[in-house]
Amino acid sequence: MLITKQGRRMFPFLSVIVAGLDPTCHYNIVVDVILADPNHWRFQGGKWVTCGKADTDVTDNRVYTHPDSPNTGAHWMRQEISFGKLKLTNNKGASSNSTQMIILQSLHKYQPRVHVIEINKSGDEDTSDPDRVQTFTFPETQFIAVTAYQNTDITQLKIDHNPFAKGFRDNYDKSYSGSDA
Amino acid sequence: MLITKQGRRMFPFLSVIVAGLDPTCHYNIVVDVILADPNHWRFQGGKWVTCGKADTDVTDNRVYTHPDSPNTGAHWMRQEISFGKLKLTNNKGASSNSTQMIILQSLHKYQPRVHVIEINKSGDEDTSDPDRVQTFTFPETQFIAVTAYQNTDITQLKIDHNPFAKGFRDNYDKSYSGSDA
DNA sequence: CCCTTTTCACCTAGGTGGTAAGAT
DNA sequence: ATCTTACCACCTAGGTGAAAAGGG
Repeated sequence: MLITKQGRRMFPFLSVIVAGLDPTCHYNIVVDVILADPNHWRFQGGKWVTCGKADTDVTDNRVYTHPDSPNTGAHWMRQEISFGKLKLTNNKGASSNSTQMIILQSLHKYQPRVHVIEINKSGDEDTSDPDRVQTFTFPETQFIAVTAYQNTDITQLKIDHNPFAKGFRDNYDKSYSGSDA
Repeated sequence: MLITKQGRRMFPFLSVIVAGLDPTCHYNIVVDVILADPNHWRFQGGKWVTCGKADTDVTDNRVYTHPDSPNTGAHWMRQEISFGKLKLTNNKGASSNSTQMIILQSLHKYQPRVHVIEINKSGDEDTSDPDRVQTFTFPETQFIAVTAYQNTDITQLKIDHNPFAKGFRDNYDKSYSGSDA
């Protein structure tokens, strides 16, 4: 996954379906991203290989709160919950920024997690009560953070499916927007 | 103010500064728009004149909740609170739409209001307790809703100040984006 | 040498008033 | 006749990977 100073959207983005909530209760749905393994990685000879230990000194662990939060169980269960605007960055100074971005380190492998947090009566998140937070981890969503693409298969997958990368598609017919349109 | 089926942003938009809130308390800040007078209006001979009674049968009174809501007093007092994305519509079927738009009737005069709503312990708005809702009305924000501009002074004011109308400005230099740029 | 940052052309997405056609 | 709607060119705003420049 590409990370930049200004923040880059995760793509493909996380999208989940939830069930079993209390329709009238209020919840926050948040995503965080944790280290998936203790290694530093590099791309060599067309493959990802480990290369020493991960930098574990930076354990920022920022969370991204879904923009619909807080909301009722009925709202969250009504349709898929997508995180299309979640941004990843390597800029540690982004903490001061009001827009929430998740801070990662390049060439480390990560595991996103989705948390469903029931909001208690006082309006705060009661994270001290384990019954009120449920955490879901999907191993298939793991990725390695990079500042420039290493694996051309990944690059092509993004170009093929991300609407903002349409201009890079091989079969894109530029004549529609061409000189004498 | 222009209203359309798909919704048109109010411009210039409402922007307020609040003080005196409890920094740790949670509040919603919402805007509604009420009839400013009991008349139907028309533009005739270069002036707005009354023309019969207002249609009072449609009292939809939708509210627009500021996207930062709910939030703490500290958040709301930190900077100006702007409603730049509030949309006006004449489409009564917009109720089904999930995006909240305020429904108005063309050729009626309106008065926007700003409400500061303290959220009670249960997380709901306690609108039954008058001490927890404060309403602010600024008479200078009154306007007449239209589906096409009648008063050219208003049109020119919008063109001069709305960034999205830049292309209609007399002094706009098209050579920058011209044929051989 | 390897990784990161900056800049760019090119795209998506959507907010403007003008204009002409449509509706009553 | 008067008001509303649909469509348009033109703009703002910002998300893409490529490529070149920067840094240790």
